[in-house]
Formats: sequence, structure tokens, C-alpha cells
Amino acid sequence: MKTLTTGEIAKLCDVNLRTVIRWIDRGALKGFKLPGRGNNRVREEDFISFLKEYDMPVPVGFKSNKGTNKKILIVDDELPVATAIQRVLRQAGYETSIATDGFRAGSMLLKESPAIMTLDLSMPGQDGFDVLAYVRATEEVASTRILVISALDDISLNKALACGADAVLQKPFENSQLLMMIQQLLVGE
Amino acid sequence: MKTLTTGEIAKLCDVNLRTVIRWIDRGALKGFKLPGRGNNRVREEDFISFLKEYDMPVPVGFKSNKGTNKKILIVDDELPVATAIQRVLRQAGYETSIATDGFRAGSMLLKESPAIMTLDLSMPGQDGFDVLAYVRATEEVASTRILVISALDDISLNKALACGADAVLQKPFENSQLLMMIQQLLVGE
DNA sequence: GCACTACTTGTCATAAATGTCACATTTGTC
DNA sequence: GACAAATGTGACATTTATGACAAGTAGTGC
Repeated sequence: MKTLTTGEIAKLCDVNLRTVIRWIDRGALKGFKLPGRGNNRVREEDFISFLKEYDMPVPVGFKSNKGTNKKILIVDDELPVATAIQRVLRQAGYETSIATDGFRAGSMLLKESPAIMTLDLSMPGQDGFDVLAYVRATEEVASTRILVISALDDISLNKALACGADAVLQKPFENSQLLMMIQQLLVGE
Repeated sequence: MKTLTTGEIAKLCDVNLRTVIRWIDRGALKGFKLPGRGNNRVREEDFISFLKEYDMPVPVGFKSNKGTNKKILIVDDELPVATAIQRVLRQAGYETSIATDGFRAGSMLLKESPAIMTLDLSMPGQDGFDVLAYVRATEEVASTRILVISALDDISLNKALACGADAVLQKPFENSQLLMMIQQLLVGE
């Protein structure tokens, strides 16, 4: 369970540490105290709900709601494919967005911090394995679950798993397969 | 995340604090409220876009503030080119990072919020004009100054300016030209 | 020019929130 | 263990939000 100190929250909110402590004392921000002298700790989820409740901006790379966030980012350069995936996921109640090129994908990944990203391995000018490695090495988004969707052979898919993919799905696939994998990824952690 | 209080904005705009609050209440200036009694905070970027939208002069004291962020993101798929640019900028005292593909570029742009991004128009699988349009349309990074560096002809460079580039530089270029443009972009606004 | 309207901005006092400071204590780090 | 860094606390200074009201700024029509 990831927690935050008052100092960290103070920096994130650009506010004085004293003020953060007062928020906690007042009950506006839910936290708990360490046994020592009563140093405060705030659970990440509580901090996020606090920000949302008071309509405060959530710092970039800090939105991963782990449990409750069901946002899915669909990365595929072929728009028809992406929208097809989107249709299936939306019907199942998931919140989705689409990125059709590398720049958008990278940007939206950090901007929206989705719980899951589906990734097409073979995008023009973009090495899918490299994307996997980069995401895993980038702290802000490292915990994003990644579902690789590709028409490539098993060897490539295995390599994707080795590079950090959480699951792979070979094209063509059944909608039910897709949904099952998404659901597993969401529950899985 | 740097934010401003109503009082700071009042001084910067040389208006009454009461007026700033009214701007925020009215929605002209985007801000958010702290949990306490609802003290207002305005994100720096939002304040800048506000000033631009209403054609208000950017206060001198504030420019220097922005000037402290000298981070520059270099986007070029050819690593030798990128490192050459980086060497020049680092020698001049700028903090730099390099992105050699679209995904990294988009991700690092949001992660690091650089003051300036240099952009190669012709990256494989990535339409430079489209990147420009996307950045301008994305609130979180819309105010990033973009210097397009390209070997393409004048027509393309003009199109880049129309798409939202703040400046263009045609390859090949002198190091002094590059530095001058960077400096102008940092001071210019 | 004048009166009228609609609107924005400035002023003031007050209550409340936030920032500052010094110092003891705790926590992190090696 | 020992040391550096971060945190909590109280008292106090500063800043902020709010309402009501005055003053200023167009624009309109006469």
C-alpha cells in the first residue's frame, strides 16, 4: 500500500506543510498517524479521492487509481481496428480512448494514466518492444497493465511478454477473448 | 505543479484581489479551490493562457519566473543529430533530454513539461504537423514553445508555423542560429 | 451634453485560512 | 549505531474570501 507524507502532499499541492496537517486534522483529507509522535500518512487512494472531491487538479502521472480506474487506452495506428476494439470495450462499460500514433500514445498514457493500455506491436516508426521497455522503465506509468494485440507469430508475442507485456492477444481474436483478458488484467492487481 | 494565489495574480496584473476572485468565479480565469474556506489557486499554465486569451501583457516579474525553467526536450529520430543539438544546448547551460521516437516524445513532453521542445518534422510514422496540432490542442502542454528543425522546404516550414510552431530552423544550421532562437523563445514569452 | 442602463472594478471591515518560524522529535539512510 | 532529513507543534504574521456599497466605464437614446 503506497502512502504519502504530509511533505509530499504539500509539494504536490504547492501548499505549506502546515496546511496539509490542518486538512488532515480537520478531516478534509483522510489519513492516519504513525505511533511515534503521530506523523501523518495518507493512502494514495485517499489522496486521489480528496483531490477529486475538491475539484483540485491531479498531478501528472499520479492518476493511477489502481482499483477503481477502469480507463483503457487503445493504441493502434489503424483507426478501424482501434474503433472496433473500442466498441467492444465500451459496450462492456469501460471508459476508453484511442491513440493512433506514437506521440499521442505516449502523451495520453501520462495524461490519463489508464489502468490498461492495449498495444499494437507493429506501428509505423514505432518499435512495440521498445515501447514496452520504456513504459516499464518509466516510474510514473510503470504499473500500467499492457495487453499486446498483434498479428505477429508466437515468437514475437513471447518476446513481448519478456519485454514487459502483461498479456498478449493474437489477431484475429474473438470479442469474448478480448473482454476476458481485460477483465483478468483489471482484477489481477 | 506551480500555482498562484489570487493575491499574486492581483499584483502581477495590477488589479484588486477582489477582481481576480471575480474573474475566477465568472470562469474567465480557470482555477480551483482549496478545501479550507475555498481559497483559490491558479495553475501557472492556466494563468498564461488566460493572459494570452485576453491579450494582456505578461508581467516582467513573471517572465523571469518562467525563465528559470530552462528544460529543453529534443525530438529527433536520428540520434546523432539529437546529440549534436544536445551538446550545443548543454554547453550553453540548458537542461536537455532526448526523445528518438514519437512515443517517448509524447510521454516525456508530459512528464517533464519542458519550456521548449525542438521538433523534427519528418519522423518515421509520425506526422510533424499533426504533432504540432495535437500539442496546441492539449491543455497540459499547450504553452510549450516549439522550435521546428527540418530540412524541408520553406513551404513546409511555413505550414509548420501555421500549425502552431513558435519558430522554425532549416537544416543545415549554425550552432549560433540555434542558440539565438532558443534564447528568443525563452525570453520572448 | 445629459440621463439612463448595465456592467465592471475598487474599497473597506471582518472572519477565516494559510504561511512563517523555531525547536523538539521522529523517520530515513548509511 | 550515528547522522541527515523530514515532520509536528504552537504562537504569531500574513493573506484571502465575502458582502455591501461606492466609483468608474462604456453604450444608448434624447
